[in-house]
Amino acid sequence: MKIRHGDTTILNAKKAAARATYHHGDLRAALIAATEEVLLEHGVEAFSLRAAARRAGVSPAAPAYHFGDAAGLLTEVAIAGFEELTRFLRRWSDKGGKIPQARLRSQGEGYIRFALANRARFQLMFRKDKLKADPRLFAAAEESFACLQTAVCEAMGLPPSANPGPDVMILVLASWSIVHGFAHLLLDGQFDRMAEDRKLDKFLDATIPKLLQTVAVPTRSKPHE
Amino acid sequence: MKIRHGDTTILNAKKAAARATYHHGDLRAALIAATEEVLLEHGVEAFSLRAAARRAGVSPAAPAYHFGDAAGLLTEVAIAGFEELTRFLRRWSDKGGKIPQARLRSQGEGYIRFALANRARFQLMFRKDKLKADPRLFAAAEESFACLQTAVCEAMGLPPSANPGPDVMILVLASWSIVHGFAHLLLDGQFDRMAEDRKLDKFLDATIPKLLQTVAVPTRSKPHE
DNA sequence: TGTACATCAGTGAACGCGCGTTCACTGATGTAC
DNA sequence: TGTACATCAGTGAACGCGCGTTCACTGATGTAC
Repeated sequence: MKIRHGDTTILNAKKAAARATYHHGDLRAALIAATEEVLLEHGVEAFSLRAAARRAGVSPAAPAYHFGDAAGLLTEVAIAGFEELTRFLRRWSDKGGKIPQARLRSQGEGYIRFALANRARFQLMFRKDKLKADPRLFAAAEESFACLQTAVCEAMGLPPSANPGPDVMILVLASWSIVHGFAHLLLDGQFDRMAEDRKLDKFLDATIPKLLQTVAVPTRSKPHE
Repeated sequence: MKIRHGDTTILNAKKAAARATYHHGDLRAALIAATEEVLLEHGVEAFSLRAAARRAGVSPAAPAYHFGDAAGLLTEVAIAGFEELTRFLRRWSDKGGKIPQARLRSQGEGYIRFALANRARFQLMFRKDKLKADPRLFAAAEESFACLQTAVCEAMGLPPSANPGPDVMILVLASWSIVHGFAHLLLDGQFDRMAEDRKLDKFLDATIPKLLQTVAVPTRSKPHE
Protein backbone atom coordinates (compact mmCIF):
# COMPACT_ATOMS: atom_id res chain seq x y z
CA MET A 1 0.00 0.00 0.00
CA LYS A 2 1.39 3.36 -1.00
CA ILE A 3 1.69 6.16 1.54
CA ARG A 4 -0.54 8.34 -0.54
CA HIS A 5 -3.36 5.81 -0.40
CA GLY A 6 -2.83 5.46 3.32
CA ASP A 7 -3.15 9.19 3.75
CA THR A 8 -6.39 9.27 1.85
CA THR A 9 -7.87 6.49 3.90
CA ILE A 10 -7.00 8.19 7.15
CA LEU A 11 -8.37 11.48 5.93
CA ASN A 12 -11.56 9.90 4.72
CA ALA A 13 -12.03 8.34 8.12
CA LYS A 14 -11.30 11.66 9.79
CA LYS A 15 -13.79 13.38 7.55
CA ALA A 16 -16.44 10.75 8.20
CA ALA A 17 -15.99 11.15 11.95
CA ALA A 18 -16.02 14.93 11.77
CA ARG A 19 -19.31 15.29 9.94
CA ALA A 20 -22.41 13.20 9.87
CA THR A 21 -23.53 14.72 6.59
CA TYR A 22 -21.50 14.89 3.40
CA HIS A 23 -21.96 18.62 3.43
CA HIS A 24 -18.61 19.78 4.60
CA GLY A 25 -19.54 22.98 6.32
CA ASP A 26 -16.60 25.02 5.18
CA LEU A 27 -14.99 23.14 2.35
CA ARG A 28 -13.66 26.34 0.85
CA ALA A 29 -11.46 27.07 3.85
CA ALA A 30 -10.61 23.37 4.21
CA LEU A 31 -9.35 23.23 0.62
CA ILE A 32 -7.14 26.28 1.16
CA ALA A 33 -5.72 24.65 4.28
CA ALA A 34 -5.25 21.37 2.41
CA THR A 35 -3.38 23.17 -0.35
CA GLU A 36 -1.09 24.84 2.16
CA GLU A 37 -0.33 21.40 3.62
CA VAL A 38 0.49 19.98 0.20
CA LEU A 39 2.77 22.94 -0.54
CA LEU A 40 4.50 22.65 2.81
CA GLU A 41 5.12 18.93 2.56
CA HIS A 42 5.66 18.32 -1.13
CA GLY A 43 6.22 21.68 -2.85
CA VAL A 44 4.47 23.62 -5.56
CA GLU A 45 4.95 20.97 -8.23
CA ALA A 46 3.05 18.36 -6.21
CA PHE A 47 -0.09 20.47 -6.12
CA SER A 48 -3.14 19.58 -8.20
CA LEU A 49 -6.84 20.05 -7.71
CA ARG A 50 -7.11 16.32 -7.15
CA ALA A 51 -4.32 16.35 -4.57
CA ALA A 52 -6.08 19.13 -2.66
CA ALA A 53 -9.36 17.21 -2.86
CA ARG A 54 -7.69 14.05 -1.54
CA ARG A 55 -6.22 15.99 1.38
CA ALA A 56 -9.57 17.48 2.25
CA GLY A 57 -11.24 14.10 1.86
CA VAL A 58 -13.70 15.12 -0.85
CA SER A 59 -14.38 14.02 -4.39
CA PRO A 60 -12.13 15.15 -7.27
CA ALA A 61 -14.75 17.47 -8.68
CA ALA A 62 -15.40 19.35 -5.45
CA PRO A 63 -12.62 21.99 -5.67
CA ALA A 64 -13.82 23.22 -9.05
CA TYR A 65 -17.15 24.11 -7.50
CA HIS A 66 -15.50 26.62 -5.17
CA PHE A 67 -12.49 27.85 -7.13
CA GLY A 68 -13.10 27.13 -10.80
CA ASP A 69 -9.60 25.91 -11.53
CA ALA A 70 -6.17 25.35 -10.01
CA ALA A 71 -5.12 28.99 -10.44
CA GLY A 72 -8.22 30.08 -8.54
CA LEU A 73 -7.34 27.97 -5.52
CA LEU A 74 -3.65 28.85 -5.62
CA THR A 75 -4.52 32.54 -5.82
CA GLU A 76 -6.39 32.32 -2.53
CA VAL A 77 -3.35 30.68 -0.97
CA ALA A 78 -1.09 33.41 -2.37
CA ILE A 79 -3.39 36.14 -1.02
CA ALA A 80 -3.27 34.59 2.44
CA GLY A 81 0.49 34.35 2.00
CA PHE A 82 0.91 38.06 1.32
CA GLU A 83 -1.35 38.91 4.23
CA GLU A 84 0.80 36.83 6.51
CA LEU A 85 3.96 38.30 5.02
CA THR A 86 2.69 41.77 5.87
CA ARG A 87 2.05 40.72 9.47
CA PHE A 88 5.55 39.19 9.55
CA LEU A 89 7.20 42.36 8.29
CA ARG A 90 5.39 44.54 10.84
CA ARG A 91 6.31 42.22 13.69
CA TRP A 92 9.98 42.13 12.67
CA SER A 93 10.04 45.91 12.20
CA ASP A 94 8.97 46.29 15.79
CA LYS A 95 11.57 43.75 16.86
CA GLY A 96 14.13 46.22 15.49
CA GLY A 97 13.31 48.75 18.22
CA LYS A 98 12.99 52.49 17.70
CA ILE A 99 15.93 53.35 15.49
CA PRO A 100 14.50 53.44 11.94
CA GLN A 101 17.61 52.01 10.24
CA ALA A 102 17.58 49.09 12.64
CA ARG A 103 13.86 48.63 12.03
CA LEU A 104 14.46 48.43 8.29
CA ARG A 105 17.20 45.84 8.69
CA SER A 106 15.09 43.81 11.07
CA GLN A 107 12.21 43.88 8.61
CA GLY A 108 14.60 42.62 5.94
CA GLU A 109 15.53 39.71 8.15
CA GLY A 110 11.83 39.06 8.67
CA TYR A 111 11.36 38.77 4.90
CA ILE A 112 14.05 36.11 4.71
CA ARG A 113 12.72 34.26 7.77
CA PHE A 114 9.25 34.25 6.25
CA ALA A 115 10.56 32.67 3.06
CA LEU A 116 12.38 30.02 5.04
CA ALA A 117 9.35 29.21 7.18
CA ASN A 118 6.95 29.14 4.20
CA ARG A 119 9.12 27.73 1.43
CA ALA A 120 6.66 26.60 -1.19
CA ARG A 121 4.05 29.20 -0.33
CA PHE A 122 6.64 31.96 -0.67
CA GLN A 123 7.72 30.59 -4.04
CA LEU A 124 4.11 30.38 -5.14
CA MET A 125 3.55 34.04 -4.28
CA PHE A 126 6.11 34.92 -6.93
CA ARG A 127 4.90 32.53 -9.59
CA LYS A 128 2.45 34.76 -11.43
CA ASP A 129 2.24 32.12 -14.14
CA LYS A 130 0.36 29.95 -11.66
CA LEU A 131 -1.91 32.70 -10.32
CA LYS A 132 -4.98 34.61 -11.43
CA ALA A 133 -4.79 38.38 -12.05
CA ASP A 134 -7.03 39.03 -9.07
CA PRO A 135 -7.37 42.56 -7.64
CA ARG A 136 -7.36 41.09 -4.14
CA LEU A 137 -3.99 39.50 -4.86
CA PHE A 138 -2.62 42.81 -6.12
CA ALA A 139 -3.95 44.57 -3.04
CA ALA A 140 -2.41 42.06 -0.66
CA ALA A 141 0.97 42.25 -2.44
CA GLU A 142 0.75 46.03 -2.52
CA GLU A 143 0.29 46.10 1.22
CA SER A 144 3.49 44.12 1.80
CA PHE A 145 5.25 46.44 -0.60
CA ALA A 146 3.90 49.51 1.20
CA CYS A 147 5.19 48.09 4.46
CA LEU A 148 8.70 48.00 3.05
CA GLN A 149 8.31 51.42 1.51
CA THR A 150 7.34 52.93 4.84
CA ALA A 151 10.35 51.40 6.54
CA VAL A 152 12.68 52.81 3.87
CA CYS A 153 11.17 56.30 4.12
CA GLU A 154 11.64 56.32 7.86
CA ALA A 155 15.17 54.95 7.62
CA MET A 156 15.99 57.87 5.33
CA GLY A 157 14.53 60.29 7.82
CA LEU A 158 11.54 61.11 5.66
CA PRO A 159 7.83 60.95 6.48
CA PRO A 160 6.14 57.81 5.12
CA SER A 161 4.64 58.51 1.72
CA ALA A 162 2.58 56.50 -0.73
CA ASN A 163 4.28 58.31 -3.59
CA PRO A 164 7.91 58.88 -2.65
CA GLY A 165 10.71 60.30 -4.77
CA PRO A 166 13.11 58.34 -6.97
CA ASP A 167 15.82 58.15 -4.30
CA VAL A 168 13.44 56.36 -1.97
CA MET A 169 12.19 54.08 -4.74
CA ILE A 170 15.71 52.98 -5.65
CA LEU A 171 16.38 52.06 -2.05
CA VAL A 172 13.06 50.23 -1.83
CA LEU A 173 13.96 48.22 -4.92
CA ALA A 174 17.47 47.55 -3.63
CA SER A 175 16.19 46.41 -0.24
CA TRP A 176 13.50 44.24 -1.76
CA SER A 177 15.90 42.76 -4.30
CA ILE A 178 18.57 41.88 -1.78
CA VAL A 179 16.27 40.07 0.64
CA HIS A 180 14.28 38.48 -2.15
CA GLY A 181 17.39 37.33 -3.99
CA PHE A 182 18.95 35.99 -0.82
CA ALA A 183 15.75 34.14 0.06
CA HIS A 184 15.42 32.70 -3.43
CA LEU A 185 19.02 31.52 -3.62
CA LEU A 186 18.73 30.11 -0.11
CA LEU A 187 15.60 28.11 -0.91
CA ASP A 188 17.19 26.79 -4.09
CA GLY A 189 20.09 25.44 -2.06
CA GLN A 190 22.69 27.72 -3.60
CA PHE A 191 24.25 28.40 -0.22
CA ASP A 192 24.74 24.72 0.52
CA ARG A 193 28.26 25.14 -0.79
CA MET A 194 28.93 27.45 2.18
CA ALA A 195 26.94 25.76 4.91
CA GLU A 196 25.55 22.29 4.61
CA ASP A 197 22.41 21.21 6.44
CA ARG A 198 22.88 21.49 10.19
CA LYS A 199 25.11 24.53 9.98
CA LEU A 200 22.59 26.50 7.96
CA ASP A 201 21.07 28.20 10.99
CA LYS A 202 24.44 29.43 12.17
CA PHE A 203 25.30 30.55 8.67
CA LEU A 204 22.10 32.59 8.49
CA ASP A 205 22.49 34.08 11.96
CA ALA A 206 25.98 35.26 11.07
CA THR A 207 25.22 36.35 7.52
CA ILE A 208 21.86 38.08 7.46
CA PRO A 209 22.65 41.06 9.72
CA LYS A 210 25.88 41.82 7.86
CA LEU A 211 24.18 41.27 4.54
CA LEU A 212 21.62 43.93 5.28
CA GLN A 213 24.28 46.39 6.38
CA THR A 214 25.75 46.40 2.90
CA VAL A 215 22.80 48.39 1.61
CA ALA A 216 23.81 52.02 2.00
CA VAL A 217 21.00 54.14 3.43
CA PRO A 218 21.50 57.84 2.71
CA THR A 219 19.95 59.72 5.65
CA ARG A 220 18.24 63.03 5.02
CA SER A 221 17.82 64.17 8.60
CA LYS A 222 20.18 63.66 11.52
CA PRO A 223 20.65 59.97 12.21
CA HIS A 224 19.48 58.54 15.55
CA GLU A 225 22.52 56.33 16.03
CA MET B 1 -5.62 21.45 -37.46
CA LYS B 2 -3.96 22.61 -34.30
CA ILE B 3 -0.86 24.78 -34.46
CA ARG B 4 1.11 22.22 -32.54
CA HIS B 5 0.37 19.58 -35.15
CA GLY B 6 1.23 22.05 -37.86
CA ASP B 7 4.59 22.66 -36.23
CA THR B 8 5.31 18.98 -36.08
CA THR B 9 4.45 18.52 -39.74
CA ILE B 10 6.73 21.35 -40.77
CA LEU B 11 9.53 20.10 -38.60
CA ASN B 12 9.17 16.57 -39.89
CA ALA B 13 9.44 17.90 -43.41
CA LYS B 14 12.48 19.94 -42.43
CA LYS B 15 14.05 16.91 -40.86
CA ALA B 16 13.29 14.71 -43.86
CA ALA B 17 14.92 17.26 -46.15
CA ALA B 18 17.92 17.69 -43.91
CA ARG B 19 18.85 14.03 -43.72
CA ALA B 20 18.40 11.16 -46.11
CA THR B 21 18.78 8.59 -43.35
CA TYR B 22 16.80 8.51 -40.13
CA HIS B 23 20.04 8.62 -38.26
CA HIS B 24 20.12 12.18 -37.14
CA GLY B 25 23.84 12.74 -36.95
CA ASP B 26 23.85 14.81 -33.82
CA LEU B 27 20.51 14.33 -32.16
CA ARG B 28 21.98 15.01 -28.75
CA ALA B 29 22.91 18.58 -29.65
CA ALA B 30 19.69 18.99 -31.61
CA LEU B 31 17.59 18.02 -28.59
CA ILE B 32 19.42 20.52 -26.40
CA ALA B 33 18.78 23.23 -28.98
CA ALA B 34 15.15 22.14 -29.27
CA THR B 35 14.75 22.37 -25.51
CA GLU B 36 16.21 25.87 -25.48
CA GLU B 37 13.69 26.87 -28.13
CA VAL B 38 10.79 25.45 -26.12
CA LEU B 39 12.00 27.29 -23.01
CA LEU B 40 12.43 30.54 -24.91
CA GLU B 41 9.02 30.43 -26.53
CA HIS B 42 6.81 28.74 -23.97
CA GLY B 43 8.65 28.69 -20.64
CA VAL B 44 9.85 25.98 -18.29
CA GLU B 45 6.39 24.55 -17.64
CA ALA B 46 5.85 23.78 -21.31
CA PHE B 47 8.87 21.52 -21.49
CA SER B 48 8.53 17.76 -21.70
CA LEU B 49 10.61 15.05 -23.30
CA ARG B 50 7.87 14.64 -25.89
CA ALA B 51 7.83 18.37 -26.62
CA ALA B 52 11.59 18.36 -27.17
CA ALA B 53 11.27 15.31 -29.41
CA ARG B 54 8.53 16.99 -31.47
CA ARG B 55 10.71 20.08 -31.90
CA ALA B 56 13.65 18.01 -33.05
CA GLY B 57 11.40 15.98 -35.33
CA VAL B 58 12.12 12.60 -33.78
CA SER B 59 10.05 9.92 -32.11
CA PRO B 60 8.90 10.32 -28.47
CA ALA B 61 11.30 7.69 -27.21
CA ALA B 62 14.41 9.18 -28.78
CA PRO B 63 15.37 11.67 -26.03
CA ALA B 64 15.48 8.97 -23.37
CA TYR B 65 18.18 7.21 -25.34
CA HIS B 66 20.52 10.20 -24.97
CA PHE B 67 19.52 11.73 -21.66
CA GLY B 68 17.69 9.11 -19.63
CA ASP B 69 14.98 11.41 -18.38
CA ALA B 70 13.75 14.99 -18.40
CA ALA B 71 16.14 16.08 -15.65
CA GLY B 72 19.06 14.74 -17.68
CA LEU B 73 18.19 16.86 -20.69
CA LEU B 74 17.38 19.95 -18.63
CA THR B 75 20.68 19.61 -16.78
CA GLU B 76 22.59 19.87 -20.05
CA VAL B 77 20.64 23.02 -20.87
CA ALA B 78 21.40 24.46 -17.43
CA ILE B 79 25.11 23.69 -17.80
CA ALA B 80 25.19 25.49 -21.14
CA GLY B 81 23.31 28.30 -19.42
CA PHE B 82 25.90 28.76 -16.69
CA GLU B 83 28.68 28.63 -19.26
CA GLU B 84 27.02 31.40 -21.21
CA LEU B 85 26.36 33.36 -18.02
CA THR B 86 30.07 33.23 -17.22
CA ARG B 87 30.91 34.59 -20.67
CA PHE B 88 28.27 37.29 -20.18
CA LEU B 89 29.70 38.34 -16.83
CA ARG B 90 33.26 38.56 -18.21
CA ARG B 91 32.11 40.60 -21.19
CA TRP B 92 30.16 43.03 -19.00
CA SER B 93 33.04 43.33 -16.55
CA ASP B 94 35.24 44.50 -19.39
CA LYS B 95 32.54 46.89 -20.51
CA GLY B 96 32.99 48.57 -17.12
CA GLY B 97 36.49 49.73 -18.04
CA LYS B 98 39.48 49.67 -15.71
CA ILE B 99 38.09 50.96 -12.43
CA PRO B 100 37.32 47.85 -10.38
CA GLN B 101 34.21 49.25 -8.67
CA ALA B 102 32.80 50.19 -12.07
CA ARG B 103 33.66 46.74 -13.39
CA LEU B 104 31.76 45.12 -10.53
CA ARG B 105 28.70 47.23 -11.15
CA SER B 106 28.84 46.58 -14.86
CA GLN B 107 29.06 42.85 -14.19
CA GLY B 108 25.98 43.16 -12.00
CA GLU B 109 24.12 44.78 -14.84
CA GLY B 110 25.27 41.94 -17.07
CA TYR B 111 23.71 39.42 -14.68
CA ILE B 112 20.35 41.17 -14.94
CA ARG B 113 20.62 41.54 -18.72
CA PHE B 114 21.39 37.84 -19.02
CA ALA B 115 18.29 36.94 -17.05
CA LEU B 116 16.17 39.19 -19.24
CA ALA B 117 17.60 37.78 -22.46
CA ASN B 118 17.32 34.15 -21.31
CA ARG B 119 14.17 34.21 -19.18
CA ALA B 120 13.16 30.58 -18.92
CA ARG B 121 16.69 29.26 -19.15
CA PHE B 122 17.78 31.55 -16.32
CA GLN B 123 14.85 30.40 -14.20
CA LEU B 124 15.70 26.78 -14.98
CA MET B 125 19.28 27.28 -13.79
CA PHE B 126 17.91 28.03 -10.34
CA ARG B 127 15.36 25.24 -10.23
CA LYS B 128 17.43 22.50 -8.65
CA ASP B 129 14.26 20.47 -8.22
CA LYS B 130 14.24 20.02 -12.00
CA LEU B 131 17.95 19.27 -12.37
CA LYS B 132 20.31 16.37 -11.74
CA ALA B 133 23.07 16.68 -9.11
CA ASP B 134 25.71 16.58 -11.84
CA PRO B 135 29.34 17.57 -11.05
CA ARG B 136 29.53 19.33 -14.40
CA LEU B 137 26.57 21.48 -13.39
CA PHE B 138 28.22 22.34 -10.09
CA ALA B 139 31.46 23.19 -11.87
CA ALA B 140 29.72 25.45 -14.38
CA ALA B 141 27.79 27.24 -11.62
CA GLU B 142 30.96 27.53 -9.55
CA GLU B 143 32.72 29.25 -12.41
CA SER B 144 30.02 31.93 -12.64
CA PHE B 145 30.27 32.35 -8.90
CA ALA B 146 34.06 32.64 -9.04
CA CYS B 147 33.68 35.32 -11.67
CA LEU B 148 31.61 37.42 -9.29
CA GLN B 149 33.97 36.69 -6.42
CA THR B 150 36.95 37.93 -8.39
CA ALA B 151 35.16 41.16 -9.27
CA VAL B 152 34.29 41.77 -5.61
CA CYS B 153 37.87 41.13 -4.47
CA GLU B 154 39.21 43.60 -6.98
CA ALA B 155 36.56 46.19 -6.13
CA MET B 156 37.70 45.95 -2.52
CA GLY B 157 41.30 46.48 -3.57
CA LEU B 158 42.30 42.92 -2.76
CA PRO B 159 43.98 40.32 -4.95
CA PRO B 160 41.55 37.75 -6.39
CA SER B 161 41.36 34.73 -4.13
CA ALA B 162 39.56 31.41 -4.30
CA ASN B 163 39.20 31.45 -0.53
CA PRO B 164 38.58 35.01 0.59
CA GLY B 165 37.76 36.31 4.06
CA PRO B 166 34.29 36.83 5.53
CA ASP B 167 34.12 40.52 4.56
CA VAL B 168 34.54 39.61 0.93
CA MET B 169 32.06 36.75 1.16
CA ILE B 170 29.40 38.99 2.63
CA LEU B 171 29.79 41.41 -0.22
CA VAL B 172 29.72 38.57 -2.73
CA LEU B 173 26.47 37.33 -1.25
CA ALA B 174 25.04 40.85 -1.14
CA SER B 175 25.96 41.53 -4.76
CA TRP B 176 24.66 38.20 -5.94
CA SER B 177 21.45 38.56 -3.94
CA ILE B 178 20.67 42.04 -5.19
CA VAL B 179 21.08 41.26 -8.88
CA HIS B 180 19.45 37.86 -8.53
CA GLY B 181 16.51 39.25 -6.59
CA PHE B 182 16.05 42.11 -9.00
CA ALA B 183 16.19 39.73 -11.96
CA HIS B 184 13.74 37.33 -10.35
CA LEU B 185 11.24 40.02 -9.43
CA LEU B 186 11.62 41.55 -12.87
CA LEU B 187 10.91 38.27 -14.67
CA ASP B 188 7.90 37.64 -12.46
CA GLY B 189 6.44 40.97 -13.51
CA GLN B 190 6.64 42.54 -10.07
CA PHE B 191 7.93 45.80 -11.53
CA ASP B 192 5.02 46.13 -13.93
CA ARG B 193 3.41 48.34 -11.33
CA MET B 194 6.23 50.84 -11.93
CA ALA B 195 6.74 50.47 -15.66
CA GLU B 196 4.35 48.69 -17.93
CA ASP B 197 5.50 46.97 -21.12
CA ARG B 198 7.04 49.48 -23.49
CA LYS B 199 8.53 51.60 -20.76
CA LEU B 200 10.37 48.68 -19.21
CA ASP B 201 13.60 49.36 -21.08
CA LYS B 202 13.70 52.95 -19.90
CA PHE B 203 12.87 51.85 -16.37
CA LEU B 204 15.76 49.41 -16.40
CA ASP B 205 18.22 51.85 -17.94
CA ALA B 206 17.41 54.37 -15.23
CA THR B 207 17.18 51.92 -12.35
CA ILE B 208 19.95 49.36 -12.70
CA PRO B 209 22.98 51.67 -12.36
CA LYS B 210 21.55 53.38 -9.29
CA LEU B 211 20.44 50.07 -7.86
CA LEU B 212 23.97 48.72 -7.96
CA GLN B 213 25.36 51.84 -6.31
CA THR B 214 23.37 51.12 -3.18
CA VAL B 215 25.68 48.23 -2.37
CA ALA B 216 28.41 49.76 -0.22
CA VAL B 217 31.87 48.52 -1.19
CA PRO B 218 34.40 49.02 1.60
CA THR B 219 37.74 49.64 -0.10
CA ARG B 220 40.88 48.31 1.52
CA SER B 221 43.42 50.14 -0.63
CA LYS B 222 43.21 53.62 -2.10
CA PRO B 223 40.28 53.85 -4.51
CA HIS B 224 41.00 54.55 -8.18
CA GLU B 225 38.18 57.03 -8.54
C1' DT C 1 38.81 -4.81 -50.99
C1' DG C 2 34.93 -7.67 -49.61
C1' DT C 3 32.12 -9.90 -46.48
C1' DA C 4 29.98 -11.18 -41.90
C1' DC C 5 28.50 -9.67 -37.96
C1' DA C 6 27.83 -6.68 -33.81
C1' DT C 7 26.45 -2.50 -32.27
C1' DC C 8 24.43 1.99 -32.67
C1' DA C 9 20.60 5.17 -33.09
C1' DG C 10 16.70 5.52 -33.77
C1' DT C 11 11.12 3.95 -34.96
C1' DG C 12 6.35 3.76 -33.81
C1' DA C 13 2.73 1.38 -31.56
C1' DA C 14 1.23 0.46 -27.09
C1' DC C 15 0.71 0.74 -21.94
C1' DG C 16 -0.65 2.75 -17.60
C1' DC C 17 -0.74 7.02 -14.98
C1' DG C 18 -2.64 11.24 -12.94
C1' DC C 19 -4.73 15.01 -14.45
C1' DG C 20 -8.83 18.45 -15.32
C1' DT C 21 -13.39 18.32 -16.51
C1' DT C 22 -18.17 16.69 -17.56
C1' DC C 23 -22.33 14.74 -16.17
C1' DA C 24 -26.43 12.92 -14.17
C1' DC C 25 -27.42 12.40 -9.57
C1' DT C 26 -28.86 13.38 -4.65
C1' DG C 27 -29.15 14.38 0.17
C1' DA C 28 -29.16 18.56 3.01
C1' DT C 29 -30.36 23.23 3.61
C1' DG C 30 -32.92 27.47 3.08
C1' DT C 31 -37.19 29.95 1.80
C1' DA C 32 -42.16 31.09 0.86
C1' DC C 33 -46.46 30.65 2.25
C1' DT D 1 -45.71 25.24 12.93
C1' DG D 2 -45.86 22.47 8.76
C1' DT D 3 -45.30 21.66 4.09
C1' DA D 4 -43.64 22.30 -0.80
C1' DC D 5 -40.22 23.46 -3.43
C1' DA D 6 -35.81 25.59 -5.07
C1' DT D 7 -31.21 25.81 -4.44
C1' DC D 8 -26.88 24.48 -2.49
C1' DA D 9 -22.94 21.51 -1.99
C1' DG D 10 -21.34 17.90 -2.89
C1' DT D 11 -20.88 12.51 -5.19
C1' DG D 12 -18.65 9.22 -8.09
C1' DA D 13 -18.26 7.21 -12.54
C1' DA D 14 -16.58 8.37 -16.89
C1' DC D 15 -14.03 10.84 -20.65
C1' DG D 16 -10.08 12.39 -23.23
C1' DC D 17 -5.48 14.34 -22.77
C1' DG D 18 -0.41 14.47 -22.68
C1' DC D 19 2.90 12.37 -20.34
C1' DG D 20 7.00 8.98 -19.45
C1' DT D 21 8.24 4.55 -20.51
C1' DT D 22 8.41 -0.16 -22.59
C1' DC D 23 9.06 -3.08 -26.36
C1' DA D 24 10.01 -5.56 -30.48
C1' DC D 25 11.81 -3.88 -34.50
C1' DT D 26 15.23 -2.19 -38.09
C1' DG D 27 18.13 0.36 -41.15
C1' DA D 28 22.73 2.41 -40.90
C1' DT D 29 27.27 2.31 -39.20
C1' DG D 30 31.53 0.41 -37.50
C1' DT D 31 34.73 -3.52 -36.93
C1' DA D 32 37.25 -8.00 -37.62
C1' DC D 33 39.19 -10.84 -40.60
